[in-house]
Amino acid sequence: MTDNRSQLLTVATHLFATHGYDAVGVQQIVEAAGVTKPTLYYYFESKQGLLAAIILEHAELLLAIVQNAAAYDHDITRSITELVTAYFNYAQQNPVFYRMMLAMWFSPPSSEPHLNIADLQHQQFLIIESLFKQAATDHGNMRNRHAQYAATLKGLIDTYIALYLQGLVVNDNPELVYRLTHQFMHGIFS
Amino acid sequence: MTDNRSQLLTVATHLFATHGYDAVGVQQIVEAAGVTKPTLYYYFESKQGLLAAIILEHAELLLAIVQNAAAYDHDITRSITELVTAYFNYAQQNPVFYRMMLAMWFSPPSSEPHLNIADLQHQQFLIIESLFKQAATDHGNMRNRHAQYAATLKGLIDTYIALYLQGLVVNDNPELVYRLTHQFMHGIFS
DNA sequence: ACAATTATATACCGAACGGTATATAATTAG
DNA sequence: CTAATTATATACCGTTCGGTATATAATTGT
Repeated sequence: MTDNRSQLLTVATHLFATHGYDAVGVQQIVEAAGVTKPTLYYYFESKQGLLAAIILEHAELLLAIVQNAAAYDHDITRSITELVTAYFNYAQQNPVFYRMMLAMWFSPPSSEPHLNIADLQHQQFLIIESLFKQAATDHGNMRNRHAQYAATLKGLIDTYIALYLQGLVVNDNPELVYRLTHQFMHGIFS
Repeated sequence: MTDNRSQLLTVATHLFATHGYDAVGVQQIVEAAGVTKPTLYYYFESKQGLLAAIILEHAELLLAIVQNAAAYDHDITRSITELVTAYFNYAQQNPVFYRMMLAMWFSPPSSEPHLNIADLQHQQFLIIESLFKQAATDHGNMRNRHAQYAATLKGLIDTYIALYLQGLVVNDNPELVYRLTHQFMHGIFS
């Protein structure tokens, strides 16, 4: 779609990812989108509403992908491999949004960008944590460390994706997934 | 020191780390510091100059610590352990600055915060890379991967520090260092 | 066809932005 | 003790900020 609403979403995502939410003005967005300010406010009510709409637009797909990949089938290594693969594929297909998401997540805790992305991050965390909770029934030594494992794995994934998005790590996808997965497993079981 | 210059540096660091560089106004800074605007401009010339001064103030010590910890003594595991320990200690002692540094580093590449922190990050990278260059003389399989190893290790360290600063990972320092180090080494030699 | 609704533009608002011209205290040097 | 320098404040600058009152096109339902 190239209607004005979609155009605003696309353009704003790119600008936020490139320059940061605070650094981009509403005027700049509407000019880049070829519309005027009232059009933006007609669809999104506020600058923050536009940001929320961007996030909402991507959240459903991302969470569905993560949810699906994090299904536990009594093979934790396999599950983690699938999860990592899913994240890498998603980041590869949505590099602009993922970059924006990362920047917002690492923004200061009480900043507007961070507060807007916090919920989506938390939902991902819950899904990953649930994977480790299920796995703990097969691996006693993992018990009561769900939160730490989920946070660490998500952190590792985001670290590698950030390196990839910065071009500091090559994109031989399967090998990278293998390395990250086994690196993480080794961190748990050693 | 509690002179106005130091007061401005301290207050601004805290505000930038808490709310983000762009979201904090000059007026807000001087009010929190108990001075007026011309005082800020007298010492730092601009808002960006204030940011540069904050970074410069911390850069010397941080780089000295990293440089010292990254000395290679033909025991790569030991070197990495020391490096990781040094980073963890520094982050523990300068949590506000480290949080600000991370947020700026993860800001969009062409944003003002990112451009201001890029040099300090690059200097850290060079030091760590140099460690791996030296180690490559003892470990042939590491050759020509200095940059990737340095980027990955720095990314891992920052990930764990971010988790620690967010309270998502407990602070049993020595165990965390051991886990991260061996996790990273396993990623290399497997 | 025409009324209602949806979508877009012109022109503007007060407030906050980063930054400064100018004056005056406080300190230091001779 | 005074002259120069350093440090701080009052009051203001032009610009940009996010946001809106109002009017008018375009579309839709009947």
